[in-house]
This record gives sequence, C-alpha cells and structure tokens, in this order.
Amino acid sequence: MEAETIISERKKEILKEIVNSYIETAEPVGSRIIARKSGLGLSSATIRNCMADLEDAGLLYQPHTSAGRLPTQEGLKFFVQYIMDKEPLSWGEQVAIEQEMLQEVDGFNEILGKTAQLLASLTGYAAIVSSPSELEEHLDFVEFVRIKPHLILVIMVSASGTVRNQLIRTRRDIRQQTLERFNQRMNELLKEASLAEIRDIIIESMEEDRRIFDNILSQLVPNESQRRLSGKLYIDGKLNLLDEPEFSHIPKLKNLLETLEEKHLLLKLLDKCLAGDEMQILIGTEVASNMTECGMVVAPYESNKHPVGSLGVLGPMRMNYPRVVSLVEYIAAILSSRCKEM
Amino acid sequence: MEAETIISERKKEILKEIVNSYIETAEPVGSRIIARKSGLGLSSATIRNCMADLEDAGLLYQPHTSAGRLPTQEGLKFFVQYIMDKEPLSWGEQVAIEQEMLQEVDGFNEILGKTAQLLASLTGYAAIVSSPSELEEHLDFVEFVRIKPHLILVIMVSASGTVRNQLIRTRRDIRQQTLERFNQRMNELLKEASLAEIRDIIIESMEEDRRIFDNILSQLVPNESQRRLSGKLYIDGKLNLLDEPEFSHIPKLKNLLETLEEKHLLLKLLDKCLAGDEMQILIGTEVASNMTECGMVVAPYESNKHPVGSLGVLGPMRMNYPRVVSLVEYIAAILSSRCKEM
DNA sequence: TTTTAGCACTCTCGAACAAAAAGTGCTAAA
DNA sequence: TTTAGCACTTTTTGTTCGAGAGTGCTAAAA
Repeated sequence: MEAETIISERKKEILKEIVNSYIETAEPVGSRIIARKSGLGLSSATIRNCMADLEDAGLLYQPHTSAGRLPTQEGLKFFVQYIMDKEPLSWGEQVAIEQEMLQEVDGFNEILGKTAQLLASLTGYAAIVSSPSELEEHLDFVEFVRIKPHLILVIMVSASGTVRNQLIRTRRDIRQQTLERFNQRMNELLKEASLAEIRDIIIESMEEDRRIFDNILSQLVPNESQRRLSGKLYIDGKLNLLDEPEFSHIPKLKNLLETLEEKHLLLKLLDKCLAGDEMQILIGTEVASNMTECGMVVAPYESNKHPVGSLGVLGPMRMNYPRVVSLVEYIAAILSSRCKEM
Repeated sequence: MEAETIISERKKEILKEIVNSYIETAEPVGSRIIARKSGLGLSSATIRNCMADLEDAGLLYQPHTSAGRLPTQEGLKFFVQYIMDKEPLSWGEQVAIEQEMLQEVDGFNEILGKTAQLLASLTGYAAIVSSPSELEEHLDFVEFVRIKPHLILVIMVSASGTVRNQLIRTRRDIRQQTLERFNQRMNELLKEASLAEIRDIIIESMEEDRRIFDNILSQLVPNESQRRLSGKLYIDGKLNLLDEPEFSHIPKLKNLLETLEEKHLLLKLLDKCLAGDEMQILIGTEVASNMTECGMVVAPYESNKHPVGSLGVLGPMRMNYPRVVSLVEYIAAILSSRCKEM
C-alpha cells in the first residue's frame, strides 16, 4: 500500500483520534474535539488542515458541509492495518475468559456454543463460530443397525464426542448379520483412517459385498455441497445488534437479521478466512454485498497445527476493533488449545 | 360473561366494523368511516353515540380527544369471543396447504419444522410448533453401546423416526456383553411399554444388575424439569414481526425477540393450551407479562384422540384473528391426521 | 323515542420561519 | 508552519399557525 507511506505521522495520529472518537460516539467528529482530546498541542485550525488532506486521500468524509468528519470504509481499513494498536485484555478479563472456556463439558459442540456465547457477551456484538468440518474429523466408533426392513441406522461417534446419526434406506434388505461383519471391519479400520479414506479401502477389500456397501458409504460420506450445508454454526448475540444506532432503521435491521439466518452464506464467510490461515478484518463491502454497513473480525482455530474451524465477531462497521481483535485472538488461542485435548 | 347480553346487536356490529378496520390499518377509526363502510345506513352522529357507550363499557378507547377509537384488550377479547366469524379458507389455499403438509419427508420432526414455516408464511406472523413430549412417545428401538471405558452411548429410535442419542458416564465399567443382554431385554419390552414404564418393570425383573441399570435408566428417563427443557420447539417467522408497526420501537422489539428466544417460556405457553384441549386465543396481558402487546392463537394437535403437542401463531395484538384462527384450525387438523400415520 | 344535522371545541400534524449550534474554509498575522 | 479570527453553510431546535380530523352536545326532524 503506497497510502501508508504518504500519510504523515501526524495525520495518522489525527486519524486514529477520529476513529477512536467515532467508535465511541457514532457521531461525526469535529476539529475542536480532536484539538482538545489529542495529546499533541495543536489548534483546531491546524487539525482542520490535516483533516482536509485526509479527506482528499479518501480516508474521511463529511456527511454535509457543516458537520464533523467520519472515517470512510477505506479510512477504517487503513486504521486497522497501519495505526491501531490492540487493546490488551486486563488480567481479570483473561482469567474470567479462561475460566469460562476451560469448564468441563461433555461434547466438543458444547464448547463451541459456549465460545459463541462468551464472545458475544464480551464484545456486545454478534458472534459466529463454525465447527470443524465433519469430513476431516476422526471417528472413534461407527455402528450400523438394522431397524426394520430396508432401513438402517448409522451411528457415528467422533473423537471429540459428537454423535451423529443417519438413517439410510436400502434397496435390498440387509441382514443384521451382514451388518455386524461390516461393523467389525469398519471399527478396525477406523483406528487409522478417516471416513472418506475408509470408503476407498473398503470398497476394494470386500469384494463380495461391494455393491451393497458402496451404496451405503456414498450416502454416508457427504459430498462437497452437503458438507457445506451440514457444517454446524453457532451464532450468539444477534440481538446485541439492535442496540447499535446504525441498525435503528427497521428495514435495514431486518435485512441484516435475515442474512444472519442464512447459514451457508455465513459459512462461506468464515471459510474465506480459514483458507487465509490468519486473522482477518473485513470492513463494509468486504464483508458481503448485503452487509455493507458491517465489520467483521474472523480468526481460525486449529487442531495440531491445522486450522479446522473459525470464529468471528460481526458488528457495525464502527466496531471497537482494538478490543474485538484482542478478544478474538485470545479466545481463538484458547479454543485451539482445547482442541488438542480432544 | 354478562357483557355479551348487555351489548346490543347494533353495537356489536359497530364494534366488529371498528375491529376489522383497525386490524387492517392499525389506525384509530372514526365515526365517519364506519358510517360509510358499514351496511347499516346510520349517520356518523348515531355511530358516535354508540361508540361513546362502547367506550363506557371498556371495549374502546381514544388515544386523545380528537382521534378515532381503538379497541381495548377487552374489546378484542369480546370480538373474538362473541362477534368474529372465521374467514373461510379459499379452496385454492386449502389445496396448497395440504400439498405442502402432506409431502413425503423423513422424520416427523421435519414435518413440524415445515408446519411452522408454512404457518408463518401464510399468516405473516411468527409461528411456534411444539413437538410431542418424548416421555410419552413410543420407542421402536433402543441400543446401548460401550464406546470406551465408563462411557456408554444410548441410541433411541422413536416410532416417528426421530433418533435421539445420549452419552452416559458410568461409575463402574460395564462390559459390552452385559449390555447386549440388556439390549435384548429392552427391545422385547419396548413392544408393549413406554420408556418410563419400562424403567419400573426392568428394575424389578433384573435383580442381579439392578443397581447398575437403575442408575443408567434414571439418567435416560428425563425428569419433569428436564423434559420441559428438552421439549423441542420449532419457531419460524420471527422476523415477520419487524414489519408490524407496533414493533417499530426498537427496545420494545428487542424485548419481544428476546422472549422468543426463551424456549421454556414458550413451551409453558403452549402447554397451557395443551391442557385446555381446544383452541385458545390469548390477547395482551393474557399472553405473558412481557408480551402485553401481542396476541396469540394456539391449538393442540393430537395423535389417536390424545393431544400430544400444540401449534400457535404469535403476532401483534392487532392480529387478523378471523384468518389466523381458520389457518391454525385447519393446519392443526392436518397435522393430527399425519400423526396417525406415524 | 330515536336519529340526525349542525356547530363549537380539542387535539394532532405539517409547513414555514427564525434563531442557535456546530463546524468548516480561508485569510492574514504571529 | 501554525494559529486566531471571521464569514459562510448546514443542521437542529423551537415556535407559531392553520388545516384536518374527530368528538360531544344541542336542538330539530322523523
């Protein structure tokens, strides 16, 4: 970014002050306020000159001639990239978070739910946590049970304690006896391979039953599009957004809440970050075409060095980035450490 | 209600007209409008006199002296009890509903979800459907599996196709062999009894393993308070409420949406109706102390003559009761008929 | 006795206007 | 390079005023 080099230190300082004030009050901020609040002893006139330059650079704008200035989307982006310093968490907060996150619960999913809840309540915005994609998850145990003719129940228990069921209808009726043979073989294999891998192995090795089980297994291993939809998502704090003045316009609010119901859209958003492998801050149009007034902070969490899911905070574009970034970072780290146990 | 006898036919007619107009426009309605719209050829002055009487009776009120009148909560109650006639569903609508409701799906729960969705989209309000309480539901199949030391997985498949899992930690480690004996016995018993009943039977009959299984079964059969919380709830159309002018005030809206997140509260509301065994219309303070601006229409649905769950519509107090009542009634009937199949 | 026309009265709502407040840009002096 | 000062612009707020809607009451008509 050449922009960074062009903007002088002083102007950065001023931009910082403006953004901070804007984050706090949601109001346009004028030169007087900065002159008084900022440490550097400059008069409002000087500040005004700088502000005019910042406006020319596209980082600020005035809603109307006699109003103060607001950061543009670009201004905020510049702020989070080059200016902002994270707001360190107080010791008390760190302890409180750890305490909440490290509670004993059964099932990994419960942790994810708790994480979303915690993140939402600490930030005051909406929080989203995606669960590890099932495909890659290691299974502990699988069992096939014949319930009635042509209907088989498959129970899968993952290493993390999640239980998943699936009913499968079969064209041919399969005897429980056959299934038991299958069960045994599967569970042996599971010690080493993932479900997707097993599929390939087993199809080769069990010549006799090949046709039957090929069918079953392909129903079991979700394909790409199913996987996308099946990825679980934990959302909390949606209603926090009602407190933000930018969403006091009801149709806007409705539009936003509606998009938050569209899981696949959110999953895509979170996935975008998973690929990047490090924290990302999306602002305005970067978030989504119908969430142009929002900001989002997303970070992946990992299990043995591999990112497996992500967690994010969604708020108004005028989010308290310094604080949110610290929180997301810290909580992602703790979540990653909990993944190891699983 | 003595009120009914006191209010003359004409006044009922006028009240009816007022409520209908209010439902449509959400505005106070004046005497002129009624004089023109109502069939009875009366002048506005006459109407005014009647309206004054209705106000004295507590069925109407004026927001301020020079405004038209609005029905009070009592006025609406009176309307739905003694005046309203249901709005019959058009033939096309009936067909469309049946088509939607009778679609082939797997799992009863999917039907309930679909029902909520349908109800919400047809009424334009929020819809709530409660699922039959699990306690009473008949189980088709139960299996206990030892996953690892001290951890047992219980799989329950209900007659309606729902699968429920539960992990149970045991103090003593139980061998798979023991569990299989137990499995067999359980599934024999299931042909006749419900889970709750089985518990009593089995505890008596299996002397040797008594202590072990008593513990397991008591974890399995939810107690009253767990049952309340575990009852599943399908809500749809929450965001429809954002379109209603009465909820354009954000704090009010937030309060309402928050209450809609409290499942146990809603369950209690629906249960209230289940006990009554017929459709109920709750208005204003009757709904809940923090939903005084709402109205609700609830009806039970049944499976072999016994009510097993209920479905309801929640909207502003100024709901289109004639239409909603018909819809709820019709959909409850279809849902009941689907229950029989299960 | 019941209904209606007429009228005075009350209250809200929107437009028009004025003054205050907030903030800017520019100029000229420090 | 910075700042004080001032003219200018725009929003905000408050006020006033008249139009509009609707009522209650009274007296006449049915």
